[in-house]
Amino acid sequence: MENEEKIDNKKAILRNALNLFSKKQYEAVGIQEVVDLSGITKPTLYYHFGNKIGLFEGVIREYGKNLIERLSDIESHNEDLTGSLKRVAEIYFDLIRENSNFAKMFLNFNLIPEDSEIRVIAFGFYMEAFSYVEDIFKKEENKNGNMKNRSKIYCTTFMGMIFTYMSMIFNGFVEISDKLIFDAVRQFLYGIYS
Amino acid sequence: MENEEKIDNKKAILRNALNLFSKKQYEAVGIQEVVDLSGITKPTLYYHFGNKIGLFEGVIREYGKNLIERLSDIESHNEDLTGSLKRVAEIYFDLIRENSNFAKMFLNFNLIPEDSEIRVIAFGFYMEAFSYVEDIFKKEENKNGNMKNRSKIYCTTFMGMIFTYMSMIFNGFVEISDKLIFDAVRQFLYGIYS
DNA sequence: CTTTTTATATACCGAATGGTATATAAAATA
DNA sequence: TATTTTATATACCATTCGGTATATAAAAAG
Repeated sequence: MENEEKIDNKKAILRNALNLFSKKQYEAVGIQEVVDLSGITKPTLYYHFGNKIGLFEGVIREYGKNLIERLSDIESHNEDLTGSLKRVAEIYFDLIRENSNFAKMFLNFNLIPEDSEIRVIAFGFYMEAFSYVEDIFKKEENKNGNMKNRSKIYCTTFMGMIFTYMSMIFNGFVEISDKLIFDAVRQFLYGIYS
Repeated sequence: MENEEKIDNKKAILRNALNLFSKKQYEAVGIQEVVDLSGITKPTLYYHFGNKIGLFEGVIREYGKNLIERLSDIESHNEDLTGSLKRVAEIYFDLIRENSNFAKMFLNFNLIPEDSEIRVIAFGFYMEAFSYVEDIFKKEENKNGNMKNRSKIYCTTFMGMIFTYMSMIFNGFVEISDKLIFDAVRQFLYGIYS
């Protein structure tokens, strides 16, 4: 049981930190808050994570694994552009269902101020997730001449649209559904193919 | 000259506060930083703005006026949907050119955490700006049957796309041009009319 | 059984935080 | 000219910040 307790402490810290990081900006989250919620003391947190940035890094590692795995898996399915983009939309909408706190946190990553301590880590993770979607467009470049060198801008536009839909879901404007995914991808593809 | 100096102090505080608020999150900006940059002391700032929230409010009032005025002016031109939306895009892209710091700050407003002190103020301003665009879609509802009750979702999608383009501009992915405005609006309208 | 490693708490650190009591000097008002 | 208002600074407040030196207790390794 002692072993369980130790693991639980670390997991509890990660869970409460995610909860706070999803509700406030990084700088507004106090270490004391995290340890109070977790029922431990500061040295325990610093033992496990070193410093505040390490805690943030730990949260991303713990809860971001799944997203990266799913995104990196799209390529192997070898679907067409429409199919792959639908899968991307599905993965992000699933993320809201399965871990809405991490989804909220992630949604903030592309707007983290340039001189924030966590900019490199957060933006790094964001760009990694971004890169798998960019790969989808790059693959299409080879097939479709008039998309040449527009992977980045198409990818950003598409992800921007997905993030807009995610915001709408969080604000209660729409509900997640297969139709929503279909609409999102269709709306985007009409825009670029016309 | 003394009178000028007094006015300058207040203006200097606003300018430096905007600069910091555009580069960091609200909680990460220290009052001391603002006063140091402005070459004054804390009581002077507190004399003019009361508290930190008051300073934030002052910045929005000072630099947000222009945006609201322009947006509220669209209605009076009585253009069609395409024309009005182009004007919205134009206003936001102009904002980047004329006051990129405020544009950056504004871009963060829709993602401000729920329990942030400034949530009400920032979100209030955001929704005011939002409402003028929503009005454009509401007017269209009366003319176009299949848009019924979709003003909010269309407006959010359109603004999400505009914000995505703004992010791209800040990230150096694209440059502002008339073509960009045209593309943005066209891409959106293809999506909803098809 | 002893030693080392792991995981925890008590009690503290200096620095920075937002904010203010008080004094003062200049300007506007009477 | 005397008084009030406006705008400023010095010097301080309690609190919180991220982080740590030290002690300790349990578990693992030798």
